[in-house]
Amino acid sequence: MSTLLSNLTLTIPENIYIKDPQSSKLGRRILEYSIQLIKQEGLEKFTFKKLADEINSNESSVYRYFENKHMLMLYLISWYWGWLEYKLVFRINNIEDKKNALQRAITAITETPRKDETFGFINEEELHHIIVQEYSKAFHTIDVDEENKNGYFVIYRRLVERLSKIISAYNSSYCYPLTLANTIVQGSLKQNFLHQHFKQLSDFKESDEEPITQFFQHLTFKSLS
Amino acid sequence: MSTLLSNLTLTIPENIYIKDPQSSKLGRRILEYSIQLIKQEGLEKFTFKKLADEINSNESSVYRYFENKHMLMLYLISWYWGWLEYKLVFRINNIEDKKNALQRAITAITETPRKDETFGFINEEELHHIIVQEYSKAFHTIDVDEENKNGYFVIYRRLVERLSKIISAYNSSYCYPLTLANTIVQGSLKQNFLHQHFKQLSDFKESDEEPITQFFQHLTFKSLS
DNA sequence: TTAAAATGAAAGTATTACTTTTATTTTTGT
DNA sequence: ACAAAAATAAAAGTAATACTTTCATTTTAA
Repeated sequence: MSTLLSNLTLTIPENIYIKDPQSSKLGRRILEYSIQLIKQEGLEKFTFKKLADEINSNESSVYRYFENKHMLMLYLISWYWGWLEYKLVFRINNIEDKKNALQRAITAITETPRKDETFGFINEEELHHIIVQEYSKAFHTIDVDEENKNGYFVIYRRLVERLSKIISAYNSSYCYPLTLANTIVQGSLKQNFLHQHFKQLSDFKESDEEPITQFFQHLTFKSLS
Repeated sequence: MSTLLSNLTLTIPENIYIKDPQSSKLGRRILEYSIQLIKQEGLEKFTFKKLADEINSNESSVYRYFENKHMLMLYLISWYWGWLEYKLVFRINNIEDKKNALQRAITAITETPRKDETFGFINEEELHHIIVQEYSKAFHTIDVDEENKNGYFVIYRRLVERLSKIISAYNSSYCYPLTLANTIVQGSLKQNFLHQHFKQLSDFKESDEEPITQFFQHLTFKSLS
């Protein structure tokens, strides 16, 4: 997968950034190392100053790409949803059987990313890690409604709509395709978090393979039966 | 319900606060008005300075109750889970039928709080609102593991464990009682948020009554069938 | 090769998230 | 009712953050 994808770039809504970080070397370093640093420090303790020091650049240069760290986070989140959307489309391409397509869709969205899935210069495994930890902070702001109007969440919306259509294709009489799609996408992130930090509240054993995927497969197909 | 409950106080883990806010008039004002202010300003723009001004008190006095706004938020969140736990226990008390008990449990947890459910001086409707908007910020910190060790999330854990036992009582062969319980508790908050801010991604009509409860009833009973 | 664009260095500002000190008020025990 | 203790208020101080600005230097592209 990696060789094929290394020539592709995901399109991120333009108003999220000031200058396209994919268009320059410095921009790409900002993306690459921001993921590392956010993972290390957590979003609240992450600053553009620290990032600039890390990449031997300057605070003011980072500010020429993103208005602030919230916008950078929205960029990374959009990238993540875009990547999931790509995986989803790629995996169900040419699959006629609706049940099989839905199974593959759920797997694409809920599985744990592997090291070798690198799409360009982004480390998807690390990105998944920071999305699990931090994504809801970027969603749950006082300005969601305005930011939604600005189109900052279009990729997320497209992903959920796509998944809901696959659900409806399998069972057209189901009343909650969008709600279930949201539950799968966001719920799998939440379960990742719980599995990492609240082991007491997990049903999974160490030996289970992709238990979160299994749970959402079971949940979905039971709901649609 | 309100008259009965006005004599009860919820017990919040001691190390969350410096001085028990339920023990003094100022403390109770801090709780009451912090909910209002967080709702109005959002958690990031909420400060102890603003809160102190609002209640005609002083910044330094607020700091004698809580170490910082994160701890205050953990207090409010614990209160919310404690209140849900209380509702849950109260509603299924004396109900023998396992299916009926589970139905009631899901309703207690996922329904929209009403104005008249006031437990003491806390406005539960407003509290629910800020929990929907802000709760994940208090969970998703770099220090979760330590805070979990400190017992800051015991009430949440107790709530989820209780619900998972009700699930298992109804169907003892189900493999994911804890995962499903987490999905119901946290998923219903997420769906509230989506319903408020991402109408495009909602299946519900304005005329639907408690659609989120209906969704989780359907999801749960299908999963357990 | 020269003008334009991008980047870097350094200093500046307003706000935040506290802390400290000291004064005043309230509560409590006798 | 009164003294001692506890709680609260006022005010000033500090370190860090989240930027912004200005100007110098480097890189890139016609």
